[in-house]
Amino acid sequence: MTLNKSFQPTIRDIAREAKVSIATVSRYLNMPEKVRKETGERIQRIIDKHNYRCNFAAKALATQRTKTIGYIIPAVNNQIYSECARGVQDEAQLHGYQVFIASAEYNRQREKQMVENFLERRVDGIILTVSDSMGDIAQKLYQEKIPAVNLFNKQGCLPCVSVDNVQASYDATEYLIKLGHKSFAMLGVPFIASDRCRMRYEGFLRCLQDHDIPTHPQSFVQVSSNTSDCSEGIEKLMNSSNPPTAIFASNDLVAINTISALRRLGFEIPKDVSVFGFDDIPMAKHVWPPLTTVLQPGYRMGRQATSVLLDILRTGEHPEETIPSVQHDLIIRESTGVPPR
Amino acid sequence: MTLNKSFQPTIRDIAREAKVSIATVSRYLNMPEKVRKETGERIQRIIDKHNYRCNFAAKALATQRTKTIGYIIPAVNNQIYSECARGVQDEAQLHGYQVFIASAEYNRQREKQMVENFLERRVDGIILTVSDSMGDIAQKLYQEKIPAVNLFNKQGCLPCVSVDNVQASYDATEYLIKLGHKSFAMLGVPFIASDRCRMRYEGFLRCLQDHDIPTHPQSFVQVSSNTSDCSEGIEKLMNSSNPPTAIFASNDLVAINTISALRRLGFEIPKDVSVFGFDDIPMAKHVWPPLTTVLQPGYRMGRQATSVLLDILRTGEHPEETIPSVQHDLIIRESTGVPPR
DNA sequence: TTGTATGCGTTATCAT
DNA sequence: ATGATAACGCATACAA
Repeated sequence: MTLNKSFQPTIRDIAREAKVSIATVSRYLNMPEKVRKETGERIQRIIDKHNYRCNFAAKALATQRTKTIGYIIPAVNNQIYSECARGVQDEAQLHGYQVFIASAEYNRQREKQMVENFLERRVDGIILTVSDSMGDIAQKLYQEKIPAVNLFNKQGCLPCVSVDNVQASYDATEYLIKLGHKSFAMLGVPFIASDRCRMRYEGFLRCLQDHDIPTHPQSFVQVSSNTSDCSEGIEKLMNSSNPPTAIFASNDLVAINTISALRRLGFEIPKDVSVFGFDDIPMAKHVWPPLTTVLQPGYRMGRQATSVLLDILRTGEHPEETIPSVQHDLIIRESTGVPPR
Repeated sequence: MTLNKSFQPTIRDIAREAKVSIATVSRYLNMPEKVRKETGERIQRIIDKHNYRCNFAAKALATQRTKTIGYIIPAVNNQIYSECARGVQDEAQLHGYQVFIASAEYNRQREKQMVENFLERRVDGIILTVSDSMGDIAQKLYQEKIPAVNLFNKQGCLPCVSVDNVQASYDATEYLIKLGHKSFAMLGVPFIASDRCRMRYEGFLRCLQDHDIPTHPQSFVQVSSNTSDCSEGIEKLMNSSNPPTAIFASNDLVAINTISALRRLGFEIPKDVSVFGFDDIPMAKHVWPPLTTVLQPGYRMGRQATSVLLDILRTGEHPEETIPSVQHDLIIRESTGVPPR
């Protein structure tokens, strides 16, 4: 069957058939109370009959507003971001906004491209969770006065909703130290792909230093950001002269892959090696052993970031005060324990 | 800082400053070879200088095309759909299309609302993975001649990219039967929320009947579709007069939650109960025990569905022949085994 | 309460 | 190679 034309009636068609002007139809659509009840009913009948739908592009052009917000996430397949996306969607919808979700797959080029795309589409505001450690994107948006907020990590002058990444990592590391561990490693994605990872490494290092635990260059093992695969990295690490008894992973996905890799190499968790994650994605409690991790309340953070953005859209200005950090929590499960003696 | 105005230059501003007509600017933007090189360079300089960006709404209004496709998924937090979304995005981008992803969270009301929203936005085509067991949505799109394809399960007359859900479930069930199981149950979301689940139940039932295994009303246990939580359901099931030794779950998320619930109740997997999943999400191999499941190649399916849709957009007609089912596979891991004696 | 007319930022069809 | 101008579908200020 051919379907090339798909005729869509316009406001003009409706007006003609209802024997009113297009202004009246428009008025009925946007301020029904301003049109006589009887007239409105007549219009509505025609609308239903022809399945009329307002043309978004025309409306956006006329009103100069799209009622749309753009949301850039690092990866669709990481549950922490989908949790968050749910929050964003729910809060946005509550206020009549639509959300355009785009996944950059940890690629800085794509991030820029998607921001550019959002701007062409004239989204009313943008929520950003990007790598972009230099903060170019954030700065550009700020300069061009595009309403935007950061989520999960702050960049430049944008308002930001996130946990204190440094402190959270510090806390996690300290927990491992108190268990008696003396040899550590952190696994994470390249800093250039995730500034969150850099901050978490900072907290990790700072804590070790505060406890006079020597750090060495190999203490950070880089994994590929898109696959989270870390078999080779882990193998090299565990065969080194000073293999760690505790591993801090930059997020749960990395942690889960780390555990799998370790077990393939014959290590038992947590008897031989403890593994600490970050995020507390829904899946964390289902893997084996259940993952000890840092909780970030993704859904709530998504809602809050959206709420902050909508405030900016409403008031036309950035919030006066910086937003306090979101509360993080250590969720202790079974992937961590005392070190082997 | 206030940011209420954010002035965006138009094609007119560029034209004036470049001392050419807006037609020339437009031409340069869309068919650069049709404008003198020197003029083009001058225009480009002005564009860069002012950060000009084409107004999407205006362009869409003038061209009557949005270069956008809408994609409705049942839930963002299920990795099978995010895998798939990646495929859709990649294929779409390859051909200059953008993707609007919307998650309906297993809610029929929201599904309709999001389709309506897509239509207002005049997306060029729609990819649908919806519950809507009656197929209203699919039928409506078909009638209104909106280019659309189904993904994961067929509805109405739309072309569809999916595995053979009935056959795949049949195969999985048969595998369990051959292991020696005699008492079965299936866990799934309400049929009204997922037609895929209904089809999988059909394959499950048909296989049992073919092997003369009695089925009873309790053989289907319904779990809440949004949380996948099934503690109560499992508890009731295992305390019944004829507790199953094998459980077929309608998807991996349900399977993983089922396993957790069973273990909380003291059952060992697969020693006491075997659990079979559906999807083979990336997480399936990391849970404990690693999940036996039916593989659906999500990423490839996403690409294929998009490719089919783009073909329709290009040719203006639905494909002549029905698309052959995508190959499924049984991935045997450790959550299934012989029944206890 | 309703209608008329203008503008929103592009593309596209003519001219030149 | 470039310019003038009419759509595109809606909102809105102003008139009636």
